[in-house]
Amino acid sequence: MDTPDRPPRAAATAAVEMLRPFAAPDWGLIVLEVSIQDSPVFNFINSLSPIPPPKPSDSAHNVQLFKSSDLAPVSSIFASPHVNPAKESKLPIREDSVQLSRESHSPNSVRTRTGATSSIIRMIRCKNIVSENCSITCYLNDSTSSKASQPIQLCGGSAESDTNQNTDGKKDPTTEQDRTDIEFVLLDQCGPEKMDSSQSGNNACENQLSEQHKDELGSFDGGYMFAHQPHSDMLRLAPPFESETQLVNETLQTDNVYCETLLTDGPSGSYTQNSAPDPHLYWAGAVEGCATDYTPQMLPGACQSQLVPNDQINNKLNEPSDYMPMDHNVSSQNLRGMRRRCLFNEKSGAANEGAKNSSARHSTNSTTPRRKISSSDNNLKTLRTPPCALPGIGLHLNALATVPKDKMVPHNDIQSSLNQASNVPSAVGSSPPTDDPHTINDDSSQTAVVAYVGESSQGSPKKKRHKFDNGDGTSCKRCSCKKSKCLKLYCECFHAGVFCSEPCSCQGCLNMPSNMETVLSTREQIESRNPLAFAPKVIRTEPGQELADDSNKTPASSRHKRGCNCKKSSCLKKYCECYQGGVGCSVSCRCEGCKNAFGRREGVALLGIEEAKRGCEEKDGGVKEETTDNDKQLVIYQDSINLTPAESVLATPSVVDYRPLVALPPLSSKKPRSSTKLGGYSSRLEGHLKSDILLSPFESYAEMMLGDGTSNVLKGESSPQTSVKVVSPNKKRVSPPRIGTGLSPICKSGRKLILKSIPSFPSLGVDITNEDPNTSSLAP
DNA sequence: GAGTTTGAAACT
DNA sequence: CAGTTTCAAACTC
Repeated sequence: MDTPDRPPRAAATAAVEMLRPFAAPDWGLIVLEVSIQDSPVFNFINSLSPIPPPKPSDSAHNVQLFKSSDLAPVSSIFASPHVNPAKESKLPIREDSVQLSRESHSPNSVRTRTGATSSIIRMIRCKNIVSENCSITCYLNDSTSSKASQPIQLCGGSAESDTNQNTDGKKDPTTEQDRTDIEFVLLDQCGPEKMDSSQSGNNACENQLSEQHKDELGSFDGGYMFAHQPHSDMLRLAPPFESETQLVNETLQTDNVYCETLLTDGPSGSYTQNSAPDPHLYWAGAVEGCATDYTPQMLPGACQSQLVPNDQINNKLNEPSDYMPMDHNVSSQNLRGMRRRCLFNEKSGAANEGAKNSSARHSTNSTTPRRKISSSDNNLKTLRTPPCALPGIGLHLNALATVPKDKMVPHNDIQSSLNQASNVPSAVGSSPPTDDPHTINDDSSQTAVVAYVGESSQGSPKKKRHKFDNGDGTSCKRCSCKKSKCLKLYCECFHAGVFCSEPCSCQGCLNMPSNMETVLSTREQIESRNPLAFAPKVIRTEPGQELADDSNKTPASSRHKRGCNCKKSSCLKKYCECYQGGVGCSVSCRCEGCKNAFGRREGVALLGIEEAKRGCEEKDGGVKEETTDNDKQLVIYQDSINLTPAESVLATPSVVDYRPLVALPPLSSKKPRSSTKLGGYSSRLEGHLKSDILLSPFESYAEMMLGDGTSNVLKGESSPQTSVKVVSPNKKRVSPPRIGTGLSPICKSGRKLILKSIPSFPSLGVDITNEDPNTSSLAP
């Protein structure tokens, strides 16, 4: 055992004994001891009456499942060398904890935990993601006591409450009365039986995840962990994914499958929720709320009484103290994260069953000793998760939030669709760099999600177009940096706020989860120099529009953040950021010979004389076009006039937006189009947005990086984008979303999300749209 | 795929 | 702040 310094206590011992039947002879129960000893639950255990031995059937079952031979090396789980010890100490910081009702998390979820106490989940922002990686569930059900089940989740197992069991009517007769169960859900290792095809899919997914996140454990900050409700019977370290199915023993098999990958995959926590799953995001926190979105049914049952082979555990525990904090909190957090991860895997994994390489991957991972993450870039890169591995779950979640209710499909459907998406690299995950790297496209993310959802429900294939663009701007940009180490704005990934991943061809990359601190510090540095450095180069306003379809869309009103400085490209090539972003040049541009198809700078009637002069010069090339453009611009201009002062300001940082809406050239073909990026100013902003809606780690990340004060600027109250007028393709003005609209909750949230997400210019007005109660509630 | 062009980012 | 250098994407072949 690795916890020599902590002599096992009686309770712990009892628990261990209870679990022993499930474990292979050589397995250690260290996990239990480690996790429980100092936890409040420990006291419960002590006070509890003797624990009845596990059911024979279960034990037998488990034993079979968990043959040590079948177990994949789990050492990797805790092995992350990248864990930052310093961060670990920070763990359970309950700052700004957010309480989320379960309902809020999963409005659609069929099942919600009935336990009154359990209904509220407190999300704690913690600096160390490691904590989230694993969850251990320990249920202390004492029927005799008035208390409902007192589950302690040590591992992402099923957290069943008595009520749930009753509901299912699948209670184990033996346990119904006088039930004093301690269900320790430890890292589950699936036995051979469980290794069915579906499982393989999961495994594959898990493997991917593990690889991706091995690095990340230590690096991610801003994760959230659930704290246990002060008055709650339940100490919930893991997100509440209770599903009826989980409760049932029958589900164990499936559950086992579900959890199985956890061990194999390793520590990387399931960044189940939105961004978390996406290795590329800096803000990797998992959002509990998101997790809840998954329907219980969909979720694999909890892994009950699943033990992790000792060696595996030992391996994890044996990890250098730096990486493997023995702290109870830490361990529990880790476990929790794992659980979440399982959840995630479960989802994606199920979908991924047929995924290519899944089997191969799984086998490889399980059979081969865990790869240590080496400092070398190459190794790191190999470990990087392909973007496709975790197709932007966050996005999905986000999308879900934003998707109008009418478009919402049952969780099953959604999940399947999501899974589908995950399966299709092109769809979300592994995609080539976003079409528009410079625009932050929250919408796109939404789009992606929506598309999936829609796909299932509506059959719209649209999303698959942008292979590597998940649309939210969070996908890997596939940079190829050589000297910047991906820590400068030169690096698109860095600029976009995402970690480099496999698709990248960068050298000496430091933009990885393992270097989170470096990345953050660098970002801060850059931001200190230029607050808008990470702002999207192009600010786009209307997210929703573009979701529909690219082809007819005129570019949403958007504007280049700073204006280009093109000289030779005439703003007709992607060298021009304006052009690249699918927006016309504005007054703020200093380009020479602007011929931007999206709108020339000189076209602006309002331009100063100098501009006019320059325009004359430029006209040589195409007076004709200009005229056309001007007309168009005029139209737009009028629209902008209608804007409120604030809106106007927001709409055109540079003054007035003259962009010709109609003329947009080949925009449709251009990337930006498909996804409407709300244009947060920066990735941070984006993060805020997401965080607001989903409670994603983004928030924490943003806070982390910027500090509340700093972030506030961007958070800002109003986002120009929001105020920015969106012109529909038809030139119809799109009215900005209003607070209190009659939209369905989801719709609202989506809208709100967008609005909120819209980062405001530092000095710009107030956020018009943040009204959604739900959103607000979610927002920390 | 290698080399060139380009303009932003970084540096001084 | 302006000029220069560095950098990586975009582009060309």
